[in-house]
Amino acid sequence: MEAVNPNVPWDRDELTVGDLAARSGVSVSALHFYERKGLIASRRTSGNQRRYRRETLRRVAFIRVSQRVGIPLADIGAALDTLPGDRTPTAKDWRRISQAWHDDLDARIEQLSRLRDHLTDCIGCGCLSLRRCALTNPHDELAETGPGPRTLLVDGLEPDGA
Amino acid sequence: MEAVNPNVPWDRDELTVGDLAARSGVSVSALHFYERKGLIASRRTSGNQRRYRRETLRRVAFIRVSQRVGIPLADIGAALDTLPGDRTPTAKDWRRISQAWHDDLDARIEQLSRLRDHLTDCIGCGCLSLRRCALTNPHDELAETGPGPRTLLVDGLEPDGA
DNA sequence: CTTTAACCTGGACCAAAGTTGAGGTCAACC
DNA sequence: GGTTGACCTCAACTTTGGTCCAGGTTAAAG
Repeated sequence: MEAVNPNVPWDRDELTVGDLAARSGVSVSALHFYERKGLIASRRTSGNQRRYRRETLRRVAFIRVSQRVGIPLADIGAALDTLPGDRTPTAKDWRRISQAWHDDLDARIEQLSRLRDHLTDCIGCGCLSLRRCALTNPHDELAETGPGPRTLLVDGLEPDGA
Repeated sequence: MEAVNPNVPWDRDELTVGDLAARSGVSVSALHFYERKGLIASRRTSGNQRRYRRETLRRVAFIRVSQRVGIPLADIGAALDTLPGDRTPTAKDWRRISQAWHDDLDARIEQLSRLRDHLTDCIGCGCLSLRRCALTNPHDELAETGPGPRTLLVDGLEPDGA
């Protein structure tokens, strides 16, 4: 009862990339991609094939849930980096790092609610007087990253231009 | 008092691309981009320069607010296409097309709230038992577009795998 | 009439989050 | 021991929302 699967010499609690893909619902190419980005790690067999610890399944699940929440991969990776490297993460570890997402979600829900509530005032009324408009005030950091627009809505619009 | 600015022969309620950029807070390159995408339109002078109707200011403001809400440009364009082409859109027109964003925001706020409330159950507890997890159920359409992952979180994860 | 600022086009480039394909190897089954 | 399916790497391509640059033209002011 203590023997692992006798078909394989190396420790068989490991998963191939195909196994991990099947069990996590993430494509093989995405797993390769996550590995290149340092979000997951693997051992290599003598034949250069990847073998993942079962623990990786939980990491991948965390990645997907985090993406669902709207967190970019880079941030997810940073969070994963705070997990202990010397031991298998515990429930407490996962609770800690997911707490940040909870707070993030709170903030974004609040932001969207504000936006929704002012939408009627601003576009809804047809005036779009952005100088006075609540939507004008950049309360958020949504569009700060990347090569996007440098300015959000700034003033300069007429009280009733156009 | 009825004369327009005598310096210019053509109707001077028009804006140059620089005017529009300054007044909307959107860069010239972005305005060119919007025009290529059909979100805004311009007349050309004899010297091939763009001239925008003042009404365009309101369109651009609508575009920016919509992006703030999180709507992709293609959808914004589709909404703008429903505006009347034969007359200047009225307050009622703007109210109508912004109503869709309001509903969209409602839906997304609801979705994020669900996600937040289940986050603690799922990651927070450390189990990540995605087969039973509320996060597993694809209630949304967030990740349906583009060359992204074909599958969200699907079942196949162990009750307590890894 | 000249100068200068603003305009024009086209193409290259950025990031994110992967996918797709070519060309080649590995492993497991019969 | 051969076939088949899974695996490997590397590079190119995708989408969205733009920016930046080169090389050339226009418009307005002096």
